[in-house]
Amino acid sequence: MLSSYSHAEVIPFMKDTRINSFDIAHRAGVSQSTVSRALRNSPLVNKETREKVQAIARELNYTVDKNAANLRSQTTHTIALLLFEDPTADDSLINPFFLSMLGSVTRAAAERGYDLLVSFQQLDQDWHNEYEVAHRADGMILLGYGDYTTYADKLQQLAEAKAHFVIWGPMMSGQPGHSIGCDNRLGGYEACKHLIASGRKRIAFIGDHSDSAPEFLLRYQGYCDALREAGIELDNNLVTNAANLESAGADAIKNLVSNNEGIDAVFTASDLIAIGAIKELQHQNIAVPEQIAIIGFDDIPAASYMHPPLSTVRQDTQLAGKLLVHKLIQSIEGEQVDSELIKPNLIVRASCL
Amino acid sequence: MLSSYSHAEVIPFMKDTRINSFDIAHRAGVSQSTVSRALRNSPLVNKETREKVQAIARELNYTVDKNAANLRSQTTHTIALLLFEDPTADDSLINPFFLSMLGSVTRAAAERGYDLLVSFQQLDQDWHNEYEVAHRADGMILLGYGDYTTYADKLQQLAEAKAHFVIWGPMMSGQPGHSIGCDNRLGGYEACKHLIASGRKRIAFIGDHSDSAPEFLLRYQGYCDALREAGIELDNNLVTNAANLESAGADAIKNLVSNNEGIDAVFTASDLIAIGAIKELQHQNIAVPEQIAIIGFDDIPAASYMHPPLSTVRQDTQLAGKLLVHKLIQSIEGEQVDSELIKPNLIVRASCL
DNA sequence: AAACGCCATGCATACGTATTCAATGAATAT
DNA sequence: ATATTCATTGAATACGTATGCATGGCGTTT
Repeated sequence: MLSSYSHAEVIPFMKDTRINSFDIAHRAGVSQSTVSRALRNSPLVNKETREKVQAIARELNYTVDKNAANLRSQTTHTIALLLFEDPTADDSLINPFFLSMLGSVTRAAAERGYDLLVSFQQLDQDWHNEYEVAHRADGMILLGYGDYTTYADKLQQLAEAKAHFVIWGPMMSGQPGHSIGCDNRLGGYEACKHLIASGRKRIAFIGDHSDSAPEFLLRYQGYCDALREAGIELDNNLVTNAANLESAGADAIKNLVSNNEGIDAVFTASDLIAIGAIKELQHQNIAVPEQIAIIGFDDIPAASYMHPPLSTVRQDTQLAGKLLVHKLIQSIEGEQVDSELIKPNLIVRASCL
Repeated sequence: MLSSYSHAEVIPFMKDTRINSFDIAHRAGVSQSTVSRALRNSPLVNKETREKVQAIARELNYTVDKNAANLRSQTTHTIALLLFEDPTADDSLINPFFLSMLGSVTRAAAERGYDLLVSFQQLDQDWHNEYEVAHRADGMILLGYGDYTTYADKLQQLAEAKAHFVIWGPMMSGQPGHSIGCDNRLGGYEACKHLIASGRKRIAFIGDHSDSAPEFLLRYQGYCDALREAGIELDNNLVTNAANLESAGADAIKNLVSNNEGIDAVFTASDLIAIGAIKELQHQNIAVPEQIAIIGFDDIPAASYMHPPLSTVRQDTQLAGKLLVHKLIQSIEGEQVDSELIKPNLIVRASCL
């Protein structure tokens, strides 16, 4: 390559283009190769030379060109965070839980020296091609919600293409790839167990406990575990399906209390549902938690602002973000990666006292 | 360059490397140049040829290598979103308002065909070098909060380096660069005007109205405007400084009501402050809105979940995100860019009825 | 028929770096 | 003194694309 300085007569201060490694090399009296190595702290180059080169680079405010470096090394040092929205949500809003996750992923990536590319995605796109093959990113974090069955084959494709990716969500048996997820069943169990321990007897469940919502289904199963353990028989009349919406929660609790006697607690599959339920109960002048105690799931910011503040099961998004990033990088670096479940924490607030 | 196919005898199905534009060229019976042009939909290449090339590329699942393309064209088609956190906030949390903004910026960037790089930043870093010079991004969106004076000289540096950037926040006179911001003064004016129109007479203000918090100062000035217009004299006893925290709001209202008689409304510089104030008032058994009406600012998600739901001034983050992205791209493309103020919307909820 | 212009394409090159390979000198072993 | 290793460096090259320039063919004008 012809550097600016391989034409001997180019005058330095006339340069109008970007400073490159040849310029540094010239200033340092070494070759471009040495500059490249020195800046990456390679032990191949003598310590003194290394420091001299680094000093000059700093002085000239030189920064390695990412595109060139990436092209040459066939890597990107970038992670793509692909978000899939809950299709039922308002187009203009992002699920608050995702946002919290996004924050922690951003931090974790930065700590590991990776750039983070954020994008909303549709299911019909070819992520592997668009990101990895196109050399935009070395790997992907998939942050979806709910109905994983709709993209099971998508994951299969990714795995076959040897894509590097990590999924946030429940681990499904036979699902390709690696997941990091909250132990939803344990969370449901602990919430329900707490309600039982505080003396509640007739505990309802609101949420989508069908196969198409594995996360919610697991929370439901945890609820069942706790009841069984306490010797309380499961009453199917107290179990109501509901979408992950405030309004669905309100409708569900309305039906529950009008069709059943003596309900004294509710465990809901999400905070959104719980909030809807609380509002409806207050509307009906049923006291929360005195008459009916409520525990939600997720610990979205609004939970603590509710009146009464909503007890809930918190997913540790800090840890989740870290794990997602670390495991993805492991996978990119060719190491063996295992899926992992994160322990949830029950946050007791006024809604279940 | 030596393509795989310039060595005549390489057998196609033995290739193990990435498919490149030479491969497509070979398959299409054209040159690599034509492939490059065809894929970018250049009118220079005949329509039939173009479609043929595109079809083959699609069939072979070929994607242009972003690094190579970027290196050659000296561009990135990427925008960096740099977040500066409120230093008073818990390290693990992100300001919910930022998150909403992040969502809309992400969308807007995608619509314009730009990738989005997200990062938290410290003030002591050289963003221009790290992002633009390093060819990670073509420009930056700065999303800060509050104390802009601390980085005024930073902006000056950026401007001198001819960096491309757009700032979210108040327009300060003499400030370099372009800002998109909410018309904070108008928002404060409308909030206060609404309180007056509903018959409130003694209206307090809580928030940092010092020079170091220009956004809040402007909201305060709007409050003053409305009072003046209504012929109500400004009572400095009703104006209290407070940081942008729930606890500060609680402390402030406590002092206000214990030191003053007959306060019947409060306009706060942010929702967080308002929420703290409401909680404190309820704690003191002062009815909101019957005895004291409250209006906040920002419309964070929790505002609508409060009890009573909090009236507030909403900043249109959808529009803001779009404008930030559009203006930044304009600037990148060398066009003239003007700063712009966004009209806020008063959201009337139960807290000020 | 000659001259000209336009359309479509190909050739050659440069973007800026990381890395392989070879070369140098010094130090050590024989 | 010669052979061998080691430490350090430089020369050359490839990563995959976009684009300036040159070319060839064809239609239009004079």
